[in-house]
Amino acid sequence: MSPNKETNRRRGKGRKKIEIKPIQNARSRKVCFSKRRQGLFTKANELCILCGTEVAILFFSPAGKPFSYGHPSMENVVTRFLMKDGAAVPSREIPAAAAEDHCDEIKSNLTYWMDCLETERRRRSQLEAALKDPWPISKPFWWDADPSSMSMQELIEYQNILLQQQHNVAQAEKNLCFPVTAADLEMGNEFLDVRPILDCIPGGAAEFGDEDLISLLQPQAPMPSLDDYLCGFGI
Amino acid sequence: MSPNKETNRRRGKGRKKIEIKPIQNARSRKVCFSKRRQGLFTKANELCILCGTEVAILFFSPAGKPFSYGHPSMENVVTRFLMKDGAAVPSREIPAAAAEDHCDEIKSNLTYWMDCLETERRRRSQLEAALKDPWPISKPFWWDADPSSMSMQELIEYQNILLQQQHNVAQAEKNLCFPVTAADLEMGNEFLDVRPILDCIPGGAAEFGDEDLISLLQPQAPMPSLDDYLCGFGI
DNA sequence: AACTCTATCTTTAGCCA
DNA sequence: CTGGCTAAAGATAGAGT
Repeated sequence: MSPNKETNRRRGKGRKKIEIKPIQNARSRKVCFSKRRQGLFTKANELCILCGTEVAILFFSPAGKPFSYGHPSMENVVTRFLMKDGAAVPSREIPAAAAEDHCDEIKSNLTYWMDCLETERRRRSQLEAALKDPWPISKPFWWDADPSSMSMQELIEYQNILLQQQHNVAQAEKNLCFPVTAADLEMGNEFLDVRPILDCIPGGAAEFGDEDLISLLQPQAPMPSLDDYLCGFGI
Repeated sequence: MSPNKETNRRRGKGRKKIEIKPIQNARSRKVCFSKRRQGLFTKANELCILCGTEVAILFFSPAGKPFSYGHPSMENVVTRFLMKDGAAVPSREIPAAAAEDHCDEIKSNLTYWMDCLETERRRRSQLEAALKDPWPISKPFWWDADPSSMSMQELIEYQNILLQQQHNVAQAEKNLCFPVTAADLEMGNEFLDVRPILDCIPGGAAEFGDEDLISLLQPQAPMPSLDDYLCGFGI
């Protein structure tokens, strides 16, 4: 009840400083673990790439689930590390069970990479959807470009694109059943009367009640003034 | 000597963004390694304390020097990792060569997943670049939408968007130093004379030779005809 | 459990001693 | 290599989806 829109506007209050001490709240602890696990992997990965370091990280979640990261492989690093003690390992002495476990260990090394992959795939499909969106009105658009900060070449290209765009707009409008007319503009109409448009639609307005029409008559975006509309075209 | 107080006041220019790629400069790499090693340990320690996680980190510096962090102890974590049935594995029996053979298949799986990841990442950056392109003139755009197949509500919204778009075009053009004039259009000019634009730019055309100008005069996109240009506006 | 959003808090690149 | 400094980049707490 009473869905407050203001509440929806200002949600988080920003990061707070925390003491480094055991988190008591179970839910908070899990969320923190999730975020920091990701952060730790990321840091390790960056260290690998930046400095050509061989890194292995192993840990268990509070719930006992194993996680690992290894570059070039966890096993490589661990082995190299343990060999340093001089305890070279005769392979014959490895019990079959241990070898199987080892396989499991390497499998768990997959967790990091498969996490990454899953994230990438999710993001990719989002991006693809965004690109296919026929009305990407919410996306940053080229008209947001700031001509005053353009190089000369960009300025010229921008002029050309503007003309092309105006052309496209004109074409699109010509395709409408009921295009905006000069009369509409001169009347300063702030919204279009949809009834003539309704007539263009198979089935007509039969299925729309008055309330529907009223709500549909509200423009979704602020309309430009007639002045603004004509002023820029140099006509 | 020459103790410059200004120099002393503003020494660094702040952190700069870097690409995550191998650092070529040896000194920079070492410094980076030092700092990030510390950071990685700190993060691991915080994770331990905050979430009660058992963590082990092993790695080698680019120079081959080994580093490790372990809580409650490195060996504890590694051992726990290497055993599944609860049987403690003495460190000298850590699987090495033999286990490697048994796990080749799994490893190649890892390679497969990492390949997938790389592919996804490449595709993602392409998509992101496409989305960020300020002038995505080559992308499928909302004006490609087909009004004849729209619902009534979509049609109305589309009309509004068209008007908004025309408004945006006009605004953008007004901001240009040298907007397209009606004279340009009536002359059927296929490209703009950039020299007046050049005059608007600080420094003027001094740095551009004739050849530069000629190449700049070529429009990047086909221009609409005057008819097309005026026809759709209902004016 | 993962993702979003925002306001912080934290890390660290580049310089220097 | 360690440590200081500054300011920007990056990580993330807290709350909502």
